[in-house]
Amino acid sequence: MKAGCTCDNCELKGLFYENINDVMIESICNSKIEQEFKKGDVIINSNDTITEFIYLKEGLVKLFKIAENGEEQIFTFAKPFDFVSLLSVFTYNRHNYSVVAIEPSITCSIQLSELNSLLESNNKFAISTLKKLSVVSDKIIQESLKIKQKNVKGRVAYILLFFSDIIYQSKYFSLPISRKDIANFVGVSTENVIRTMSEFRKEEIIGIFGKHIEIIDYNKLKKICELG
Amino acid sequence: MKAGCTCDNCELKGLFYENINDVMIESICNSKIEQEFKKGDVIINSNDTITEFIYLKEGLVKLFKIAENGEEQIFTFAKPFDFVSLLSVFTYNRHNYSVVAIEPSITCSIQLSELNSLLESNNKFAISTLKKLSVVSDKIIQESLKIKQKNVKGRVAYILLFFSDIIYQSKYFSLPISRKDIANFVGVSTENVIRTMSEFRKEEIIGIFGKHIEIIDYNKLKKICELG
DNA sequence: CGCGGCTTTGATGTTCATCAAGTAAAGTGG
DNA sequence: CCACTTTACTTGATGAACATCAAAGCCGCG
Repeated sequence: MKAGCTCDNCELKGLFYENINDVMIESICNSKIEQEFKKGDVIINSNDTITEFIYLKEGLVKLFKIAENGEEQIFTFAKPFDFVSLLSVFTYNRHNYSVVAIEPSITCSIQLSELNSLLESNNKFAISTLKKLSVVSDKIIQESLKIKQKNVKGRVAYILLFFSDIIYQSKYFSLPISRKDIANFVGVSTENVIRTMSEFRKEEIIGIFGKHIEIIDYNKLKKICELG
Repeated sequence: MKAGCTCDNCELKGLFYENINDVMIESICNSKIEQEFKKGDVIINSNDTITEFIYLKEGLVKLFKIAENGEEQIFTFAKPFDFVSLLSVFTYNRHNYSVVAIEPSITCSIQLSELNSLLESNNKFAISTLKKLSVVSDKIIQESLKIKQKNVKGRVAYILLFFSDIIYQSKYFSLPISRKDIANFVGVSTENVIRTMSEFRKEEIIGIFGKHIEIIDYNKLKKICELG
């Protein structure tokens, strides 16, 4: 193990690097750049020139495009070890969406040239990247279809369960995004997100303490999500 | 040029095969299977084991998933030279969506094993596949966001313009799908798709003759699509 | 030729966005 | 650190957009 190189401890090694040999890992390790972001910081700006390949080491981010009317359109969230720039690095030479931290985050990035030489010299790596991209895309499409078929209650229940089950794995958590962001993501007006959450509170399905949410009746919420 | 091998005339060569040398092309050429499908025929059944890589040589197909309630959810259409199985070949070993011909179609497919050996032996091919997948996924996500922000009129206008501009490149065309399919794709009730189309007819924006559609006032339809 | 699915129109009611108005919270500059 | 501004949150009232229900004609297919 080389001094100063923390890649050996990095969980990513097992995921992304499974097809890369030690020499390559060391090369990446020496050239990689870690960067910290505060909540709200912009990590990627849509239309920026792509110069590096970025993955999320810690934190939580939202990915969104800007509609013609200038409004954000969140299409997914990414958690640690998701490849934040995966969906755009292989398209053109500019990012086609923005990424903003919604929790304190740390990214790790390697130069695009390095990624390309990796891809060109290591087919297994290219294939595993192909698989990863495929799974990520499918998840986004699948999720958007799921949400599309639900009514407002179902959608709000869905996002609450998303944060509880997938992101925080806890029935008590702090919402990392505003009601407006939720509304935007699930395709509902802000007021109706709030109203629906208030209803859930009155029916003692959830507890609301500002940004802090407690899921009281998990099964009921799940049922609303599935039937809605 | 080998007798019986039609790949030399295939436009795909320039797209998909740009990074494959002649020896490989001949190998593919000899093992490829062309298949014809009538309108309505199932090309891929969701959950089927993936055994081959399929692209569309001629025709038009719809790609959809099945919701929990058993309803189709169309998420995109594919035209010639789109890679119909692209979104699922690299995920698991089963297709995660269905593909049905909505016009007489011809597919060309190569064995999955052949695709894999191509990917493993030719990095440039792998990288260009990566790019293709990336663009396809982005297009689907982008389109779903676009539709999501529109009202019923805008959505119906959108799908009409989609067929006119992108698929048929003609102001007069025959709708390849039912009103129900349109409704399903743009996320609106069937009745409201019909009603909206009738309105467009009354306002002399379009002409309706059963499945045959004529776009009379293109600019107005475009405006409805953009503003809606 | 008759059945089932597709299409069409009308009537009805519900869901949901929008408007309005007020409170709370969070950021900003002196 | 406080006044100030802005942004987020909340609730109620209203109406419009849209889904749903119903009924009838149409088309294609076995």
